[in-house]
Amino acid sequence: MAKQRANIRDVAKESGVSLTTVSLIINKNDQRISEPTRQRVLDAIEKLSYTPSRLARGLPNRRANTLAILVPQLQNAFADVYFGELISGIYEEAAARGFRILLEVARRDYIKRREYMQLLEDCSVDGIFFLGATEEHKFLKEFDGSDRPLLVVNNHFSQWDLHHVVCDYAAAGRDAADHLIELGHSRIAHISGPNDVVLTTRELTDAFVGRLAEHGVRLSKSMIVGGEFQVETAKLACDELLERDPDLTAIFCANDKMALGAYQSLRAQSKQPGKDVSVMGCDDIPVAALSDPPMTTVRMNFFEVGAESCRQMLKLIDTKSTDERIDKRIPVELVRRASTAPIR
Amino acid sequence: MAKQRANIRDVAKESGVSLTTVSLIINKNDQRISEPTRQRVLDAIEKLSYTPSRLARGLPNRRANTLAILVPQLQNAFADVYFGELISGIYEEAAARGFRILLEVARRDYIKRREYMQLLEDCSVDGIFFLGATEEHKFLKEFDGSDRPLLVVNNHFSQWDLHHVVCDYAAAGRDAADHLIELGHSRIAHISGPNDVVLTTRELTDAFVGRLAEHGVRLSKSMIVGGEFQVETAKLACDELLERDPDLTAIFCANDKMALGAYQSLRAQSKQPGKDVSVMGCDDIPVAALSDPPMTTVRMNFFEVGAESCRQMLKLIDTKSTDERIDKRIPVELVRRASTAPIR
DNA sequence: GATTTGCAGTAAAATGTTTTACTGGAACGG
DNA sequence: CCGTTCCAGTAAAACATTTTACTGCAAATC
Repeated sequence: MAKQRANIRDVAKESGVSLTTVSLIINKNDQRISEPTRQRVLDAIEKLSYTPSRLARGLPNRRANTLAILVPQLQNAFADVYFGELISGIYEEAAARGFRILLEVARRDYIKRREYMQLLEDCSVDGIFFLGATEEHKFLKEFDGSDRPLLVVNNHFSQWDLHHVVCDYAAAGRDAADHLIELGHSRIAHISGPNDVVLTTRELTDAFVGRLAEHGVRLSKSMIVGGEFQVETAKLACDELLERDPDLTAIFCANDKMALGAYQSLRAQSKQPGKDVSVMGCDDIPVAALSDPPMTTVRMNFFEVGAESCRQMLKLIDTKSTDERIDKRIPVELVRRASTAPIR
Repeated sequence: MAKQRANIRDVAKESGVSLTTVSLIINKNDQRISEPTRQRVLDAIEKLSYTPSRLARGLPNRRANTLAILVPQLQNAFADVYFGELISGIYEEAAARGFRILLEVARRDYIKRREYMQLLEDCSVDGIFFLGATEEHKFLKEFDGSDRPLLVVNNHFSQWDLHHVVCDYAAAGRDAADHLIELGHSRIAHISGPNDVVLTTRELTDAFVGRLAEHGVRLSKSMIVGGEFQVETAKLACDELLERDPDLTAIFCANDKMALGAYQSLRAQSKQPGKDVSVMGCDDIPVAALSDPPMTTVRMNFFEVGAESCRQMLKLIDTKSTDERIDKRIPVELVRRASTAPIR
């Protein structure tokens, strides 16, 4: 019985060249190899069905060619299209560059034992994406100003200076305000996200309220009720808003799920969403287009957020630049459907 | 400026012993090191804050200490508690044994290019879990009878002989039948899963129908309608069943989501689920307990399926045994709630 | 007293790459 | 004809570990 796996040495022997030559050919980036030699080596690789070992490859330059995705808690996290899209975007871009994706779950004791540091220290990983970060994740301050390649995906922080890529939530808030104003609304309400711990949704609210004010429409604090990004809590929030102002004509929700909750609440009071009260969502998740009525919303390209995060991460790793701080905003887009209408 | 990272050589020098000694201490499994030496080395490790490199560690024995989870398509897959639980279970067990988890998405071209093989061949990974496998994934036949550590999680196949861990779907079918019989039902219907491509749900149906027959209740083919494991298709299926037999008294659905669809269908016809018609689900996902009425169902411990899958995988890797085939069934449990009642 | 056993370690080979610095020869300019 | 440049590669060091076979020494056994 011969050896199990062919290695670079076998290829070199088979094709009568040195290890270096084979290595240079595998890594494409060198012009000095002549075409005939190159072909001979390629044939040998084919013949021995040789595949370079990732382990051995990473060793000399301490690169694992692997990135980690850190998610806060698997159970909830994975039951969400949002995370699916972000991960998908990261994955696609990483795969195209030959990087693998490691999955890590930041449970309480994981954080307490600082195991995320382990990832970087033992060379398992060249960089970490953090998804679903909130201001409750205090451990992130460890990375504040650090050159460690940690990148926060679709959130950022005022108190810590971390690499991040986010959707342009401020633009989304402005777009929503412009749209409702254009339709003639002035009795407007807003169901917000968890504004206390997530900066992006705070920006959304601020931009929305600010833009309305620019148009001369004042949104009182009492017409802003916080939700938890879930259908049920949004339904309750909407009930409350309708009690406070039975004659309101438009509601802007911080995500599509919550807009669905608003639909339910309105229907329970025999009001037709899209006719009696205009409802806007945010995100444009797949069900938004399929809902009844089809939902007007602001499209956030989460796949693109993931993909751009990965591109920035790879740039960070390639350049090893320690001074630059990534701070990227992905554009959003208003999607007009049937859940909003001109005021009657 | 000194070196960046301490390596095992630094530790050896610092504590005045050989590399071997340090290595033996790190890997705990050797008794021949005396306590004083051991303590000295441990102190040095602490002092230099040394962490062994995973890359270098894997090299000598060609072990990556990493496992891959292959999922069919991210977008759908991740929007599901089911996958979340399975992954969670795998992760927990893997982490406890110091294994990392790699995430891979089996898109069309990924399969076409046989990239899953790459994973094993380039030593990225010591084994692969496949989640959400169906009989449409023909490429799995490549692993038929193979000693390659591929393990199918919560499904199996009649035509290919692959390692697998599954919930005991036959027992679930029997439990459901027993329960409905015990309540006195005889006009029974069944909304099945995609029986054409998934063996486990076929087993569920067969066991359910078989057990009813043992009790003298015959379920005609027309009272079994296939669903796609989704709320909407199940609603339609239930509409159809009610049309075929307006007087049926019980419906068993192949998962909880579809039982929710049945609730909707019944309500649309002014029938109360749990009163006029008993409805049973399967899985016991979190919403089952919270639904109205709380759902009687068969609990499938998906977390445990994941965890057991991982234990079996690690055993497979440790023993390198090539002849043994893993074929494990995780027990299920009937959960009585308010969606089923004795016949009136 | 010679041999065996056990203890506490060590030396060196092996794992599979990348990368840096070098080499021998041909062509070319002055 | 001499020095330079280019071409097409090569030798050897470096990366950080594990593992196998060994070593010197003391105590125990025959």
